[in-house]
Amino acid sequence: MTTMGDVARIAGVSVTTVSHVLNGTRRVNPETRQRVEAAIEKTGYRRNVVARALAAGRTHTVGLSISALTNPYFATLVHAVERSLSDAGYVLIVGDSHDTVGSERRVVDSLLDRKVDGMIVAPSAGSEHSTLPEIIATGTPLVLIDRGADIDCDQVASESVAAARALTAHLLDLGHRRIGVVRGLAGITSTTERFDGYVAALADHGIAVDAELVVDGESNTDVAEREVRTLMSRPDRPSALVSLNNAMTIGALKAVRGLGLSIPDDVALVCYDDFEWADLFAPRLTAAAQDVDTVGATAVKLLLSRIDGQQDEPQRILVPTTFHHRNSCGCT
Amino acid sequence: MTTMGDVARIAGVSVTTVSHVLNGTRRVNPETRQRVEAAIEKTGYRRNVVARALAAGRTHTVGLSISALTNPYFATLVHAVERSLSDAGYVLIVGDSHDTVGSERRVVDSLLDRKVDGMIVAPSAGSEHSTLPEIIATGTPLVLIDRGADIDCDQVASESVAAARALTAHLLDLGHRRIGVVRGLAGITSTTERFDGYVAALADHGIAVDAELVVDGESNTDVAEREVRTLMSRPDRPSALVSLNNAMTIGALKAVRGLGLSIPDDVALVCYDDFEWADLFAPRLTAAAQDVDTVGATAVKLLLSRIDGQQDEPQRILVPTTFHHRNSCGCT
DNA sequence: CTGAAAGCGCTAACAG
DNA sequence: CTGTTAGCGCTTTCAG
Repeated sequence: MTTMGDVARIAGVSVTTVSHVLNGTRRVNPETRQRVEAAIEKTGYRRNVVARALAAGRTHTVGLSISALTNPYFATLVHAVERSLSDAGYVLIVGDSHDTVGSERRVVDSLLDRKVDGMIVAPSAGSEHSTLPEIIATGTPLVLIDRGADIDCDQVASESVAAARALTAHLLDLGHRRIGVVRGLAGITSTTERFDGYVAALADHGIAVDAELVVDGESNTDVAEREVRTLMSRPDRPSALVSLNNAMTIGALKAVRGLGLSIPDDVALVCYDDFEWADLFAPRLTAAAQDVDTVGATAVKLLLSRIDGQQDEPQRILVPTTFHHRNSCGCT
Repeated sequence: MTTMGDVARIAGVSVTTVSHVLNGTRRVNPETRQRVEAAIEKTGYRRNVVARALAAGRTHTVGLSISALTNPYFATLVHAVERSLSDAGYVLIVGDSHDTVGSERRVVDSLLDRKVDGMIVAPSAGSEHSTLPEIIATGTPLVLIDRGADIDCDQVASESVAAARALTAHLLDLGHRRIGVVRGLAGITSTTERFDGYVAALADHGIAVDAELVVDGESNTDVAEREVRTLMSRPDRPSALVSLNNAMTIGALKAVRGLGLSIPDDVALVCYDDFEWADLFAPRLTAAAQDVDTVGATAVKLLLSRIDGQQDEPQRILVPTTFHHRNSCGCT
């Protein structure tokens, strides 16, 4: 493998000069530069980023701990993050935390060992007591994504409360009074905030939450299907449902269909999270869509400025969602 | 930041010993080991994987160049790869090639500079003349995934020909004779093989391919929608359609619906690639599902054994698909 | 069972 | 405008 030393020898200059032409870190005589470039060309030299990282103390690498790569929402998020990062000359290392502190800890440790310059994490339940402080202790810049945590660092997520509230309000406006809700995984802020939105909308209409109407779908398709099936099998079943994430929406849909019920005739449905093909489901889904690209790009922007030494107060950014009015809600 | 030297001093041993207890690379007196472990515990020492990689000449890192992170099929593939890799103590660096040689080259260069121990790539059209040889020239183990290339390295993909052939045959068995096909992005083997399967099925029934019935959807939803719309607007439109990838299926669905046509009454549809929610579309989609997890796990297995020095003939593995018989084909 | 020391390939003072 | 050189933190012979 050719090294900078080889290139230097061939070009008849010092490694310092080679380094500088490679990185553009100081002026070098055009003619000398030519020679160096020729030598690089000739040898097919490639810089060794590992050595560079060790010497410079920066890896130009960012770690991402995400909860479920298979969820299209997160996949899109990874895509957005990767894109912004690569535009800035960084590289992305991803790890899937499966939404458990155990796996999260493993991926975070691995990322930390790798000396990533910064870290983006979608914290799983309980990580503010374990992995998050650990990251902060190392001094590695950190930004939380999708969910928040009661910890001192930048955070970016969607405006969940408002979105869930609007979704629920729409159902109320349509006259529904017994509205079921499928709640996500316990312990993460996206779940609690979305639920808060639901509660707030009911409160706006002077309606108290009926515990019988809230089911825990654990942000999981199968669980949601089972729970919704139970809920919708009751004689006093709700006339409408709000599903609080995409995976659970699939479950709810399956449950309702399995029961031979029709949407929106037997039960109206609105959902948090949109699908690229939401239009093609029968019925077409009324949904609150997150602006994933903005969430991802914002997280990267915040992180990079921390990496560049920004020392301001941590920011908490909320990205607005979009209401897609289709017809699973019962409107035509 | 604490280094191995600090730990060594505190434990009263040499860095050599610390290194060996950390890596389990040679026997060390239990008592000495205790001291070292205590020192590590006390200092909160974390190994510096960058320095380790430089010294050892291995990064324990694998690069993946994928064509479209937002496509659920690829997202699942990334997930499968990440999982297998992390089980083996490796870390995954992902780059999105957007299915163009230009971007692919950028991500591959970056990965190579990073001295990844191996590389998994879903080659975009034309990469056998540019990025693939480049990778091979560096001696970095390489395995191709999802698509093949006429190049000497391990490759793993789905049994596309058989799958597309079965899909088309099903339509023929149902009596269809004018069968349209939506073909994917030109220049990648997954596209040509799937098309070959379509052609083969027709040939089995003594039917020649009618060029008027084949449209290029470029593996893209919008393009497919436009092309299918044109195709289905013809007076002599086909009575059935086979869509050769998931993104194009969405487009085809939109086009057909936009035209006010009904599936399967006005046109039958079968598709390559399944959706987790294929059941929920109206109509339910008859599809050939790829075994993504196996594809991913196999690619990783092949790669790791190359990294470990395996020198056999390159293998080309074809993973079987599953036929999901639902009702967009017209069966009940 | 343990240690000394020579790198791995590069960056960045510092010196000229 | 260019070069010398001391590390960056670790692995790994080689010697004991």
